[in-house]
Amino acid sequence: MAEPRRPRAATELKRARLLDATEEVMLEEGYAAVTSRSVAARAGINAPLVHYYFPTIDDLFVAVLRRRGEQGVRRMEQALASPEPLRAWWEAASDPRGTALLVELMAAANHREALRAEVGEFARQVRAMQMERLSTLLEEYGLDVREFPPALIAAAVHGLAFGIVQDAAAGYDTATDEAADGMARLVARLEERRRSRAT
Amino acid sequence: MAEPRRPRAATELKRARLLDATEEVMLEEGYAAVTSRSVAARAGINAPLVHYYFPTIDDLFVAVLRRRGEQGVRRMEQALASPEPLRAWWEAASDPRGTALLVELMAAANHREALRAEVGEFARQVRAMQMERLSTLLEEYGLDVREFPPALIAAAVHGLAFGIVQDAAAGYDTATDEAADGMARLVARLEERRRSRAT
DNA sequence: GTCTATATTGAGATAGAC
DNA sequence: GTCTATCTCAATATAGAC
Repeated sequence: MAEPRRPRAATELKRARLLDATEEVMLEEGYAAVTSRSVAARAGINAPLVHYYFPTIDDLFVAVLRRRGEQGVRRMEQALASPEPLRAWWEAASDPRGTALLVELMAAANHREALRAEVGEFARQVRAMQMERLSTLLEEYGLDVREFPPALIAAAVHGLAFGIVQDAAAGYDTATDEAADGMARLVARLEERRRSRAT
Repeated sequence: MAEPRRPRAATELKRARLLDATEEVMLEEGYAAVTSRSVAARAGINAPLVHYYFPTIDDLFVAVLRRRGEQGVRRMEQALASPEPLRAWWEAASDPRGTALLVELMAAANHREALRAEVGEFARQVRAMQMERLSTLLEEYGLDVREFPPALIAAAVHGLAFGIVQDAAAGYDTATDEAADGMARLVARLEERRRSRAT
């Protein structure tokens, strides 16, 4: 009785290598440089074989996005559940590689429907987790919910981290060190306050 | 005595039309879709003529960036000098079209040296203006400079506006309305406080 | 300044042998 | 699953007539 074919180990490995290669091309040359040829060369396989694993280039982008997105969700879950949630959140949001990929995926998603939908799913999921957590957390940090609604705080943390990391990576030198220092101290003060408020 | 050739009126007009067309293509299809053909078609001229005005596609990008960047600098200058500087700044930073173009230019600039340098110039210039203004403004708003360094405030306003506008434009629905409302109220409270503090 | 024609390069994708 | 060979299309850019 013939069993349904299972992909061989080598197959999954090659798929992963293709995703890695795609991320590298995106980071080094931008999403527009992702072609079956460029990705294949970097993964050490033949160009037409890319289409065997990912029929279209869009499929490849979506696969990259899913893998990253799921990582991001897991990481944010852990951060929000950690002993110092705000600090962990800030660190997770400040990941340079994730931010650089986000720039590319964001730009690409603005003009590719399949990607746009997928980015939206992850963005909503992460934001919902953050706001849910903030609903009890804000008080612990001694912040007034009416003055600082969860949606505002979440957007601020995200936007601040994104801007600082992107400017730093590009070398725009817009006082990113000062801003990062200022945020680190603000986070430290808030964590301190929460600690001293806990029974 | 032969005078140095001056471009005819029609020439400058066509240049401007090409820049407009380029912005449109970037907004609708992304920076990667900017080609001599796509831009020429939208501007109603022949493709090879694009190369007469802008020898390379990079030159075209740089010209678009300069025009937008100079607009942005002027607008920020006016905002910071207005009667309600923080509100005007927030409104300028929340411009949807400017933000959408910034996404494209940022992504493109990460992999094109000529663009990267140019974006950096404008980013530094704007950030310096903001920080200079904040050095006296923060006190007027009743904010402690040590708690909220100018670089942090500037990065926060920028990042917040960018994130909210981008998510809203893409339709990611990450509670952007709530965040925007929260920020509007925060700005209103601060402007109110500044007014009541003024002699 | 504006056009037609074209050189050159590389893209996505598929056919079909192995 | 993996390869070679190839189709088709479109890109940047230039040459050269007008």
